[in-house]
Amino acid sequence: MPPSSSTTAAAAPASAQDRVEDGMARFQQTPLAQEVAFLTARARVRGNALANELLSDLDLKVRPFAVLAMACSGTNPSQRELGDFLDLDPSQVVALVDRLEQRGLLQREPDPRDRRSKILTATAAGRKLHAQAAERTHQAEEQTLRGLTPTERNQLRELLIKIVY
Amino acid sequence: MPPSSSTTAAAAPASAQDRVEDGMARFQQTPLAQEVAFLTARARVRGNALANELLSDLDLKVRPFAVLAMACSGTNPSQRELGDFLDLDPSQVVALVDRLEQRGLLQREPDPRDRRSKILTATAAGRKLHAQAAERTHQAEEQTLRGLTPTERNQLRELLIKIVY
DNA sequence: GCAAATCATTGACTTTCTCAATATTATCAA
DNA sequence: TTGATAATATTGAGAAAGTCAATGATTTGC
Repeated sequence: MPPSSSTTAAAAPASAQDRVEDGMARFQQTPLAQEVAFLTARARVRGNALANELLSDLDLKVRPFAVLAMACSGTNPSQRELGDFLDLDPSQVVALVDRLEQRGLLQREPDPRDRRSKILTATAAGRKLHAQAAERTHQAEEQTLRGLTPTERNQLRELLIKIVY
Repeated sequence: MPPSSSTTAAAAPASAQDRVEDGMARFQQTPLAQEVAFLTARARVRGNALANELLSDLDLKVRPFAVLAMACSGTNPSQRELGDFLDLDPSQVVALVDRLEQRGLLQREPDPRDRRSKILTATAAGRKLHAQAAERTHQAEEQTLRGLTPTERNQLRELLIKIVY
């Protein structure tokens, strides 16, 4: 209903999806475009691109950032737990952890409970970089949610949590 | 803040993320896990996997399905428009369209307005397969949203539309 | 103690993504 | 009109991401 407008009142009819850059409005009414599967896929692509851009000067992308964030979370995840939670194949986890470990951002520590498993903890450098990176991802979050009120943002978060866990 | 609640007050401390299968609950309270960027990524992975599974007996995945759906939508998209809307590189579009065209599911037709561009339209076979596939994706949608009331489903859809367009 | 399962790791392989180059056609300004 | 610039689909190369099977070390359950 409320097209941001406030600018000059255009003669043309203005609908809700009028702030679209192109003439793609007609695709938005298609059944496909109404599926939340489609919408989440789109949100993820856009959000990822934006976050990667904001993280680029830290030499991080969102994947490694997520790994680092878990290592910084105080939850002391094992590699398998991290992979499960982040939907990553074990082999992807070792590659990601390898690189972050080489950069001195985290460590593999033996699990005293289970010597097969390795627990990830961030180094001081890792925590420091994570703090900076978290600012960037917060900016990205802010920007993708800029069209929503605080209440709506909480609603969206809660609804996503319900379908995802 | 406001957990949907309003339901019966359970004796045991039951939070929103209590129906989790594993012992990953501790990760869900981490800052990362509260970002909608993270939640949409997760939703997309899970939704994709489920939809691909349900589509497998039609020899379709969600990507080709999305292309077919657009060709069936009556909007007559050009390849570039389709790529823009689906966040696909032009080269990915030609590969996807090639395969669907070889299977006789859609056609490239010259755009009378612009002879550089090619407009995608579904064949009869394409529309038929799409109808079957749409049932499957609808099932997948139903299943991923099974924890939400109809009202909540609409809310989620509307909120996603706001952040995505 | 033994068989089966689990964890991290490696390697091979496929799929997806990203980019640059190109031929054809449109657009726009001089 | 002509000539420069941009846009469309296409090809191909290379990087990144995802999938899968096999293995050594260890744990679990019988």
